[in-house]
Amino acid sequence: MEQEYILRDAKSFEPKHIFECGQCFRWDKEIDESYTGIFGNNVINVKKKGTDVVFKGICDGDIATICTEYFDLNTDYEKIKNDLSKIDDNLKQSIEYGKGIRILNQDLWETLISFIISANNNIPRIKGIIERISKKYGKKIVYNNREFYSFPTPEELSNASVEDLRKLGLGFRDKRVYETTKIIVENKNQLSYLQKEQNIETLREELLKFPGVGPKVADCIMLFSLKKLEVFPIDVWVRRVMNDLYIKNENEEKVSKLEITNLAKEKYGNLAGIAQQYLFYWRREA
DNA sequence: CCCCAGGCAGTTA
DNA sequence: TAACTGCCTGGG
Repeated sequence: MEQEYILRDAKSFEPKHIFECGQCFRWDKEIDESYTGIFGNNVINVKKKGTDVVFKGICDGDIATICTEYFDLNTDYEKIKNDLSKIDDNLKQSIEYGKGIRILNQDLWETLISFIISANNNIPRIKGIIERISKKYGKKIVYNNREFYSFPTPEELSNASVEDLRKLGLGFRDKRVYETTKIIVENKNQLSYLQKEQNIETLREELLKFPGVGPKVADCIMLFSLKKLEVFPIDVWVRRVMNDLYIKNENEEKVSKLEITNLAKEKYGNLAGIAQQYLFYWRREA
């Protein structure tokens, strides 16, 4: 049964900014500039109409509740942007460019696997791999005569062998996804433990134990599915933008990760992760 | 054809 | 602990 929820006079909400700032892989643009995506067992279309946002789709519960949670609608991004804009003109500029960004509340398990797949990979290919995994191991949901596939549960994905994953195009990441899936399936409490743990260093340490999870992937998981807004994932684009704006080293590759981490912490404090999203989106798109 | 793309893991110095 | 290198694959 299709449901609809309209968010009136939405502040800080631009579908393009949200879905193309690098945090998620399962949202696709439609011809009318709206986006359709799947998370959990929900298939939703998001369309900006003037200052309103229209959410439509089939949901595993009440669409308003589900969207409020997933799109983090109770967080005041106007205030966050206002605070961050005061830090410096560089950040202010990037915020104006990506003013509609919001960090989604994504599922921990899906985020864990998705970002293992993201290693040394590009976005179109990451999306393709996740789509094929979901089609083969997830559940089919039909919406508007189109088929969508939920991201497989750990149990569902544990049906895949290393060879199966290789055939789906994971490349050398096949083993990592296989092993991590096995760990989760054999350790039922691991995900809920991670969700409860609030200490960043402890969390990072635990996440790094999964095959395929290094520093960058661990930070993405913490920021995108565990709401740790102070972590500052550093990939090539973030390194680039931080060097261009502040460090200005002629040889960008010489800039150490530690230097960037410290700089981000010093400048952006406990909102560094959100600042990272604005900077990343701005540097990639502009 | 070569090169790279939102890194990780294993090895060496 | 830092530096180095291989890794699947698809697109430019």
